[in-house]
Amino acid sequence: MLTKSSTELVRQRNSVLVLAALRRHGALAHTEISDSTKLSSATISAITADLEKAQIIEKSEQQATTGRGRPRVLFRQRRDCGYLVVVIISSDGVQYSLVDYSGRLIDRFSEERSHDPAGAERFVASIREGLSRILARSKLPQEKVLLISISSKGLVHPTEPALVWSPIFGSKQIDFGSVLRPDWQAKIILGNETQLVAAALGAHEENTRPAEFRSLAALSLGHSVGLGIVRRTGQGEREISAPNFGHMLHMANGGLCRCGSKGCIEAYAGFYAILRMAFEVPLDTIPAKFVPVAELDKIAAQARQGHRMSAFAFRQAGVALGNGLSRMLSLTERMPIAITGPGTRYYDLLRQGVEEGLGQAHVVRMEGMPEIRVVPDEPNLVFEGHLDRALSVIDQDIVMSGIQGAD
Amino acid sequence: MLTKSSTELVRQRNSVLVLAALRRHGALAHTEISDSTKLSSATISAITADLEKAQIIEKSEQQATTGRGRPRVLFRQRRDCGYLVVVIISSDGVQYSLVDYSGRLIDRFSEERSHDPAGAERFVASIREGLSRILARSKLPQEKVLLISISSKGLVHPTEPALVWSPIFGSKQIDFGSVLRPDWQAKIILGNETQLVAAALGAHEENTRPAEFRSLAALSLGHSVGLGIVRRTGQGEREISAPNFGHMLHMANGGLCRCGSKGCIEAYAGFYAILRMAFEVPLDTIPAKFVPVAELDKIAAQARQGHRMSAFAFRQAGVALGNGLSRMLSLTERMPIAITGPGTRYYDLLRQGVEEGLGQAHVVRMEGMPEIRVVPDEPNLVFEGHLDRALSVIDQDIVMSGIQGAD
DNA sequence: CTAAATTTCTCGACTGTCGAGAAAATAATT
DNA sequence: AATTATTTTCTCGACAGTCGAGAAATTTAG
Repeated sequence: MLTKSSTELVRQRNSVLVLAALRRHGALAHTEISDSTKLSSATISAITADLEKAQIIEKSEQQATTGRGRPRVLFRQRRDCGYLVVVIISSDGVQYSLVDYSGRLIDRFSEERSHDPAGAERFVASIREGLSRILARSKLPQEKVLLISISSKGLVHPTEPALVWSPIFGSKQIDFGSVLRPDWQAKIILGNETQLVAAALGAHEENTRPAEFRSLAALSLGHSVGLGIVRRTGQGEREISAPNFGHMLHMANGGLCRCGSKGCIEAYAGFYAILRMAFEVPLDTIPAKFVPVAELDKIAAQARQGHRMSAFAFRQAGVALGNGLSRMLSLTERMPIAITGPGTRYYDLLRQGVEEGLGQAHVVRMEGMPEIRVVPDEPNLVFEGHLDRALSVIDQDIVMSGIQGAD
Repeated sequence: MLTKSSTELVRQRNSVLVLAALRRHGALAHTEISDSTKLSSATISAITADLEKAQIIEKSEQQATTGRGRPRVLFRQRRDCGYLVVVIISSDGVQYSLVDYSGRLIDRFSEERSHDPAGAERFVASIREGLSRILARSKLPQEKVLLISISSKGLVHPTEPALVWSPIFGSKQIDFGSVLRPDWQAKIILGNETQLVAAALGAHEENTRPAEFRSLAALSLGHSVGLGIVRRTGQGEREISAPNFGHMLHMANGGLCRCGSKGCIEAYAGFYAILRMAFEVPLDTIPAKFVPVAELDKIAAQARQGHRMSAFAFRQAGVALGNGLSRMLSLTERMPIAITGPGTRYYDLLRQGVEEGLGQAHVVRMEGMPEIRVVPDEPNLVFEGHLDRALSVIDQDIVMSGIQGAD
């Protein structure tokens, strides 16, 4: 059921457009905003006047006097308009970042994380503390924090900020919304880590070649395996999703996975699975909780020196990934695949298997191999993805909430 | 990149809303449209006046005098506003239907279809003839046909009306757009058959329980295996997609499929595959082009009487379907699955395998079995799906093209 | 024949976008 | 120093659209 349109909605959408242009290009002059959004100069005047009165944007002081004519006056976001807290949960710690409305990092610290799988309550308590701490350090009033953007590996709920399944806590559901809402009036959003990598790569694609970009998948290789998909919708927005790729069935009755099921992709392509295969441990062995990267580096070195079983382990992992990707491509459309995460350092060993696994599917035989890029610096992409998503949510919310001028 | 909004766009969207209400509920009075769309009475007056002037809707003559007060005047679509041709390509023939703007069937006939796989050119020629014929029979001027909506099994191009892969013609691409555009000024759209089944079921769901409906998958079982997915987008529209499910990889290096690849789902769950398995023919045997349903009925009867290999063949087919569905669910979200097509008559034999196949995946163990419904009357659903999709496309196009009053 | 009820239509207020041109502010030129 | 060209920003009136309120229309009930 579509919902009705009104003139006020038009203003909202166009205001978001103006804010998005400012996000993409930095400080812009009146005429530049007009060019970028295709809105008329008069409309830009009206919208910027509103946004300025509401203290969301401000006129920039320094006007780089360019040639003759009346000098431009640049608009930019007011940094103090609101703040964003980014919480990145990784396997060995939690990183808290405070970011202002313009996207500038203000404060950041990390905390160790206990690996006690039973400590879900303690874990969320530590997150609450971490959030209080970053707020206290900033000396900002709490209501200035407009959004808390959390990411983790695992399966996130499609609508609520809740972790449905995670590598550490399993099916013990963690609902950040209900935990944080008593303390915080900020909106809380949760994203899968690889989903945010996809968001960042998608934003980048759309900036560099806006005409071509349709969709893209990010595949993160590490202790666990994650997939994020970003695609452009009919309305021109980017939609990101985080399938349960690591635990998609690779092979019925296959190797035992950390999740308790058999035959998941991760049970062949996760770090622990490669280790298990290389050491010829039976596939129904309960997997190691955690594998030091050094361990895997050693196996990789052996594989590169011709050790059969080590090379085979990587190859099998590649096949599992390739098969899984082929299934993803069967269900969606042809799209480039960006491989990221610590596992990229073994991509030389995985590649052949990936291509073999992809090549076994009808789609790939028909449409050809998808473009595969290796993009190693995952942590940066995760943070960029947070910013991309969170700041546009903030822009939306600010505009939706109705713009009132301050006295 | 989002595009700017304007007041004219508001009118367009709201006009579409009015036409959609008329589609859903039939002839409606001024006040009823207002209730249904939440638009104010004044706006309804303005929009209906425009649409009436443009000869798209008309005031209905018969006013069912209900109680006292000024009698209602009902609006309805003008049947002669435009026409739609529905072309349903099935394995044994092509059905042509002429439908008026209100969705009423005016004329219909079917033609036999040659099974010559080399005859792609002859086939498209026969479609051109069929279209000419249905137009000639109607004695309508050609420009009154606003849309030609074609459906087939196989893989359709995401944006163009072109068949990328089909069971009969394989990878020989058939571009209906380039073939028909010289003759017809009508817009041409192509849909996968199961995609349209999903569209019809989705429309039905949204009519019966509009609040709950999020997404739904239709699985069509027959000589080939098709999947259609319908889901509601953020804007409240329904989006339909047709993945290449039948040729998604079920098992690496598995049975030989009609498509030439190995291990496709269809190579286990297509009719020919069940036959092959039941007769213990080697799995690398080149599959039969066509299996009479009577043949499969015989095997089903044997299976029901306890014949081991026949029962096993159906079970294996079920497992392939279940595994595939579990993979689909891993990549999307939990959704009900409607099973349709001639294969539904064997669902008693398939069920156990389907559930076994589904149960092997982590998603299903975590979220539970998806709801599975058996919906046998596929042909009706396909036609309904055509109407649902095509008429709303026509409504869109009419409104977009700018509404001018007739002299 | 009048009053009540119900629906449709119309008017003025409001919000929004747009094009054109005025106003502002600087650099180049005389 | 004054003038002119140039460029940008701002403002005004026209136009498109929605909405609420109430007028007009038209039927039934009493």
